[in-house]
Amino acid sequence: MIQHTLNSEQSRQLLKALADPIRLDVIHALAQGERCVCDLTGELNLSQSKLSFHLRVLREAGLLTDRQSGRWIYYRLQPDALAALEAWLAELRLHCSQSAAPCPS
Amino acid sequence: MIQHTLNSEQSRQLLKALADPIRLDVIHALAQGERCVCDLTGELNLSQSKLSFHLRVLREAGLLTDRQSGRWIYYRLQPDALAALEAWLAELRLHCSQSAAPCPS
DNA sequence: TTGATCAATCAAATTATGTTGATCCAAACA
DNA sequence: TGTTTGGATCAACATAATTTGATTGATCAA
Repeated sequence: MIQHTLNSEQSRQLLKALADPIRLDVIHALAQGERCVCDLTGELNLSQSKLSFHLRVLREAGLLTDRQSGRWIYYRLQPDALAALEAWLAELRLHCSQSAAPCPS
Repeated sequence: MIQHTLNSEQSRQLLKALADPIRLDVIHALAQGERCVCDLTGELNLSQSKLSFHLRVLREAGLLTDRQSGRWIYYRLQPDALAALEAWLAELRLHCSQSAAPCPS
């Protein structure tokens, strides 16, 4: 996630990854800082494979990064991805208030 | 969409509504300004009921408003909804860089 | 080594979303 | 009025996403 202006497909991927209640719980937990998977299962009361599935969706969308330390894996939010989405949203607002020409046109 | 800080459910609704390729096409079209439904079907090459379905999803999420004039209905983007989502994303970034305490904790 | 633990992955079952074509309603115009 | 047109809605079907439980691979401790 290097660019500053997302294309339609990239933003859709980010939005889709975020648009799920469990993944939003994960996002909110990670918004307070990095967390180990073993802590997240308990904190969010999720089965191991379920959490792993959702972490993968978020990671593949570019919203999370992970690092391994021993047998534990730590996840954290990727602020650049959030910032890119913010910029994409901001662009949409710029010209949207223009009224339509009356139909039939 | 009056508040400035979205709760989890509100942001999920907005994100879910945006996370679809057809609805993103609609959003991009409306980012240039208000449009009549009759124009959108042609512009986006969508069947009437398909477009109507997606417009409803976006409208119910609070992303679009509509107005009727004669038999035509005009849709436009609701910039407040986009701004609210931007603010929600911005908050997530604030504290996310904190490292986790090493496990076992 | 061996056994235990953390986490990813897989296939099968379930659930949620999107599509299609038909029908309905309201506004406009003859 | 009767007819046409723009658009919403509905039910049946098709497709996509999520959940579950089992299995696997890697790391660590005994």
